[in-house]
Amino acid sequence: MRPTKPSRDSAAPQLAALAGLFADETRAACLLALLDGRAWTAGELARYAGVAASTASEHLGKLVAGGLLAEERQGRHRYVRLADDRVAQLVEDLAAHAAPHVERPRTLRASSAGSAMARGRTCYDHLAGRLGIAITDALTERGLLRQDTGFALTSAGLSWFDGLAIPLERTGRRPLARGCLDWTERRPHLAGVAGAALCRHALDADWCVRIGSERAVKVTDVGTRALAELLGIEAAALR
Amino acid sequence: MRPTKPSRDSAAPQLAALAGLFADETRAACLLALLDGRAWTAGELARYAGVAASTASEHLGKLVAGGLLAEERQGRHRYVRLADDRVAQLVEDLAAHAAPHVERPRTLRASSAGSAMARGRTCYDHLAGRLGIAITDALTERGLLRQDTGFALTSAGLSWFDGLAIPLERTGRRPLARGCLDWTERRPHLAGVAGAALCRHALDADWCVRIGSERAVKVTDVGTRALAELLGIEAAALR
DNA sequence: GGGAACGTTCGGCGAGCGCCGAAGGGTCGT
DNA sequence: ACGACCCTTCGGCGCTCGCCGAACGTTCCC
Repeated sequence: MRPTKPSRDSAAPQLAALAGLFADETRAACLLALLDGRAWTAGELARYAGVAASTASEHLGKLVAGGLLAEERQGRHRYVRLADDRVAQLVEDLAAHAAPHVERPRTLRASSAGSAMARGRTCYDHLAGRLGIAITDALTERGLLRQDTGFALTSAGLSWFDGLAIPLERTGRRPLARGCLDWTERRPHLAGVAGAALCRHALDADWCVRIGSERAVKVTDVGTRALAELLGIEAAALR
Repeated sequence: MRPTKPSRDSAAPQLAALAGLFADETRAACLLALLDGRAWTAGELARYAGVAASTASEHLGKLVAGGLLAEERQGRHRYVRLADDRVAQLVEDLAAHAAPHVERPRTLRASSAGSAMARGRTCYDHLAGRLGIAITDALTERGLLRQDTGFALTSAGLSWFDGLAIPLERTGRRPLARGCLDWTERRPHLAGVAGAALCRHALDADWCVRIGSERAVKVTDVGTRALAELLGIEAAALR
């Protein structure tokens, strides 16, 4: 503790404590990994972050105690995931601010290597990458989404979701639509309740499938046709 | 450094470094103080945070190097302020997430003591507190602002600003309207370009004036009349 | 029931960092 | 020109915290 303890705005210690949870490289790596919206076991995160299991266990304990992660014990496994979408947004905001450098693709080979993530991926519970941008742009062009004064679904947009039988559950305070800054595209894509619902529908209807164990997704032939018919998205925009 | 250096998502170190800037109690106190949107001298912040001048100097050096603060040297003074509105939003987001406890007023006396900030204050460059909430609610009730699908000005809202000769400069990527979570009210108030413009107009037109050296503001008689005429806000809502 | 796998707790080590006071440089007022 | 004021740099102190390996509890599989 500090020797002299001045009376001060009581928010500072709490803010510092919260930020401290993000301020470790290993914990940051875990939080970024968990941005895929799925639950990871403690061991998976330990291997991913490159630390001993005991170290990861301590880190996860702090993150859970701090309310950033939710845990679920199943047998000998400890599954953790981001506590809620507010935490996910916080991680995104910090990460977006921390990476202000737009790395231009060095060569065609380099840009295509490891670009499965750039083509399409999940971002917590919605779609990102060129896929997410293409959908966001198409929704906007067709008058279903407004971006000029902040992200907002139009009434036509609400009807569009309704026509596809995609339910938009207005639960709690989560906004129906919001912009989420895309790392690779440096532009906002659709997030919020509508973004999550659309992502879930896309996975349920096999418009896209997950690749490997990461959060990259691949658009299927079915998905290509559906996106073209419903939103006029050309296949070239997804490549 | 870590002995074993695994190849890892390169975003984690940057995220951890950024969060580390917030993860100190003294630096957090400085950032929160600077949320008033004004420039403070190094000495003022040192006294406010209760640390030696040399300590504060080192902290400010880190915050400036990290891009969170902008500095301006005038004679023997070093003025610092938040680098831009994106930083302000990051501080707000973290602070809002760090203070999830709704402190109920213990007694009437306790709730009125120190409630100048709760009545009205600036939040970086827009208005907050009951004043900010009252304005946000009034704009919404009159159909000038939509909150149902995210914060967005309506066309009537654009006309309203135009009628008052309040310019809304669409500079850069800053959204025209966005919600900013209010600490004391636990509800979002108007921020973004429109929030900043309205706050500036309110101060220019003497609708409200700053109290003391903090960021609290007081609504003047002129302001009370203006808010009643223009937005139908009753004086009782500001008390 | 025995062994393997997963996770946690504990002790201890080392590095990093926040803090201060002293010393010094630059700027302003008289 | 001199002192007062603001800020910065430096050395040093002490605490915190991330890391590991070893030992242990629990769960699952054969």
